[in-house]
Amino acid sequence: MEFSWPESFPSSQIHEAFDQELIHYQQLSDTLSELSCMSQNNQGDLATSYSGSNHTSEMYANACSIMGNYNVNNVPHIHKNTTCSSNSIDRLDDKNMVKTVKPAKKKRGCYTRKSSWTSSNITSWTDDGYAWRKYGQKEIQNAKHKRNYYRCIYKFDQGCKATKQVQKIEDDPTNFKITYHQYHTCKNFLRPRQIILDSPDVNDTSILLSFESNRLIDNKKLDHKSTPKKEKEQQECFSSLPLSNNQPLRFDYNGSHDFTKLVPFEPVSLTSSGLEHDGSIFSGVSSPIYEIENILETIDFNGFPIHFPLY
DNA sequence: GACATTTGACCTCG
DNA sequence: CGAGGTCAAATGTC
Repeated sequence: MEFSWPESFPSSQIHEAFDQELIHYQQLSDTLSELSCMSQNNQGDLATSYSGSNHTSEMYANACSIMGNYNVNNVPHIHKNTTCSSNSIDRLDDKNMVKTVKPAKKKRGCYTRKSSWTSSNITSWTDDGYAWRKYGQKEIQNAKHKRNYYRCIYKFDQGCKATKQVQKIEDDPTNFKITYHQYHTCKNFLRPRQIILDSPDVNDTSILLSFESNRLIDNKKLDHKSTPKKEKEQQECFSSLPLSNNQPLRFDYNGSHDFTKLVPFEPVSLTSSGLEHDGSIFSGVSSPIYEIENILETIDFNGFPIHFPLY
């Protein structure tokens, strides 16, 4: 089932915001393209040459977000070949997706450790549109709270490798760190993301179209010595952005090489795979506005813009 | 009974 | 060898 915007969102506003974002991205991409040529000539680093690239990243991510949130077929200006996330890729592949054979049971504990990159999107920490099954919980050193491990429930049905880790942030009990590994290859979505508007003004689309950073970017933290391996991981990282077909993305760069997000604790309606909070089960209704306004993310875009598809 | 969660065991990697 | 990640039997829930 495809996600559709709620009727309360005027399509004209969505179009307008989308167009503006893409125009901004286009402008920055052009600049970036020029600088890229300069960079090649000078053997310089793109990030060094153009400190605003992270803004481009943000623009691009936001545009992609909207794309992911909006039926691309309804947006005539979109370059449909644009690959911004695995979400779009997955959807393109959906038709050709063949049910994967359930893998033979391995010997207990036999597994290969995953690469360290992660990806994230903005979600309620329990409800991101996918069905997760908890498969483990671990005490983490120097962490007050246990880390919970979840995998896609279609892991065996469809061989979906998506997993996520949820850990409460000790010094900020209202925030959770959610780290995604791999991306969904399953074609089953729990349900479209519900958007609940708390704002009395239903025409206010700011919750979905806000492109402001949550924090200032510190260029001093830029690591200009990105290794090819790091670049590859980051490229994979981006190409594997999950999939929330209806959740906005917001990215902040803070110079670290983590690709994680912090989400505030917000009581949500729980499915059978609900989480515990200090041993207590919470129930209630999620508030996307609250989530988005309080979201904190750290994403490393170092060396990332060169992978952007340029128009 | 089917499915989800818990939890100790086991494995890999640094 | 310890930390972190996963497995799978046991247990819980509907």
